This record gives sequence, C-alpha cells and structure tokens, in this order.
Amino acid sequence: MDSKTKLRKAGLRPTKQRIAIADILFNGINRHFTAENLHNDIIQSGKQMSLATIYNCLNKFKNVGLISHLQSLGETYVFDTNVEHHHHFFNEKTGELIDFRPGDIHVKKFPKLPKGYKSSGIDIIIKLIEKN
Amino acid sequence: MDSKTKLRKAGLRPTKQRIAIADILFNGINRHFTAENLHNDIIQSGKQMSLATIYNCLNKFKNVGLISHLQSLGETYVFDTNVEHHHHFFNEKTGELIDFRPGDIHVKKFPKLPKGYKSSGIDIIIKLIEKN
DNA sequence: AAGTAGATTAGAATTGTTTTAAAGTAAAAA
DNA sequence: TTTTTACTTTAAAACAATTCTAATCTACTT
Ligand SMILES: [Mn+2]
Ligand SMILES: [Mn+2]
Ligand SMILES: [Zn+2]
Ligand SMILES: [Zn+2]
Repeated sequence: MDSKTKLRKAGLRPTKQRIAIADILFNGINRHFTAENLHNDIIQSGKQMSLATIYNCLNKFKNVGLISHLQSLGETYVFDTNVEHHHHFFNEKTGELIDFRPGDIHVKKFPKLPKGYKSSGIDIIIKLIEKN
Repeated sequence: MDSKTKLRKAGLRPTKQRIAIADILFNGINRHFTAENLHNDIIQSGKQMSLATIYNCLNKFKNVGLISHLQSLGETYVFDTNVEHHHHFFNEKTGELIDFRPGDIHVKKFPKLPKGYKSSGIDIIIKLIEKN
C-alpha cells in the first residue's frame, strides 16, 4: 500500500510532508528514532521540512496508531533513594512509582540475546490502573 | 548515622546544603523524586537553595552511590514504528534498541500488586553489553 | 590564621518540545 | 471548475529541564 493510501486510511490528509515521512518510516523495516533523527534523514535526502512539522506529523501518526513511542517515566529525570537493584510499579494515573524486589518476580523463559552480547541487567516496569 | 557522617563516609564535604538534602532524603523511607520536587520541599521548609545546587548535589550523590536514578531510554522522546506490544534490548554502549516479542520471555512468578490495582501492562528492558 | 581546593549561586546557555499566528494547501461545496 | 472551508506547514517565540559560567563563598589542610 502506498503512503498516500495508508495516510487516507488512517484518517490523515496526505500532505507532501506526511507522505515523505511515511515513505521513510513504513518501508517494512521497523525502527526506533527521534524527531531529530528523522529530520536529519529528510534534510540529508535533499528535502526541506521544519522540525515543528516533524513533531506535528509524528504526534498525529502516534494518535492514529501508525507509530508508537517508548514508555518513558515522564519527561524528567527521576532519582531514587533505593540504590539496590529493584523494579517498579508505575501508576498510570498518578505517575507514582512503587518499588518491588527482584525476588518478587521470576523470569523463566529468556529471549535469545543478540550474538556477541550478554545481559548486563533487566528493568521491569509493571503499569497499574485502578481495579473496576 | 547523621547526615554529616554519612556524607563524610561517602567522601563528600558536608556542606550546609548537602546536609539539608540528606536530611530530607535519608530519613529511612525510600522515595522517587525529581530535582524540582526536592527543590520545592526545601523552599517549602523555609530554606533557600538554588536549583543548580540541587542538581549539583543530586549528581554528586548519584556518583558516590548514595542515590540512583531511574533507567530511562536516554533524554529524548523515542518513537517506534512497531506498534505491537513488545519489549526491548538496550545496547548500553550505543543506545541502540532492538525489539523482542512478548512471547520470547515468560514471567512465572508475579509480584503482589498494590491493593485495588490491576496490571495494565508490563515493559521489560534487557540491557546488553559486549561479551568478553 | 592563611591558603587552597572544592561548593554554591544567579544568571546565561543549551537542548528538546510545543505554541503562535500567518500563509499555504487539500478536500468539500457550490 | 471555482469558491470556500478546514486543516497543515512554517518560522519564530515560548517553554521546560538541565548544565555551564564565572564570581563568591566555605570546608578542610597546613
Ligand atoms: Mn537525536
Ligand atoms: Mn517535577
Ligand atoms: Zn525505586
Ligand atoms: Zn521497539
């Protein structure tokens, strides 16, 4: 499916800029990227586009489910007085974080690691919403 | 152990500001907080301290292991063309992210959730370093 | 007590993201 | 097809989080 069709189906107007972005993003290979990354790619390809447009488009794409964004713990740097290795519950409504001990969770099956690498740690976030 | 001693043991000069911060942070109850949170607490308590000092102190505290900070995926907003639920390998050296499917990991024992809450999802990050 | 390395501070700088408001464009209406 | 309308792009400004600068201050050493 071409980018124009894809955008229309998602309920977005296929503007020149959105098509250019979709052409880069939806070539079949998944990728992780920042607004700046994408902007560089576009500029490099000889096109011109304002960074604000990149943000506008990516936020639209995200809202209609064409892309996602990685769960980060909010926009700011969060410190923790707990210096032991531990994991977190994350209250989605309030943003509150609660610790739990690594011993309270047990990972049985482990994914195959990329060749030449070993695990240096694992971070688990369990998101919470109110029951009922 | 009082804050002054604690700071000395950690190899930090016990300045007025660091003692005030340590008094708040190391009262026995673990907490998650931002620089701004802490700054507000300090101002609220009638003391004066520059936000730059808060950052300086927290970064020092972190360097000597008195506090930690939550693993976030770098400082910028990371988008993902993969809109399915999935987890990530995180290359600690390069910052590169690689997807793995939820089916490739299996969590056997689950921590007890806070009363009145249910899980709305889980995010797992496996950190990677080069072997050898 | 004096000297020195290290710490604090206000304010400037930097970075990442959003907002503003004017000009441009795609879709709908006529 | 023209006109109209709503939506989009853009440069520039605003905003938010964090770090840097350089002057002043303070804790430790001698
Ligand atoms: Mn970037
Ligand atoms: Mn805050
Ligand atoms: Zn914690
Ligand atoms: Zn991913």
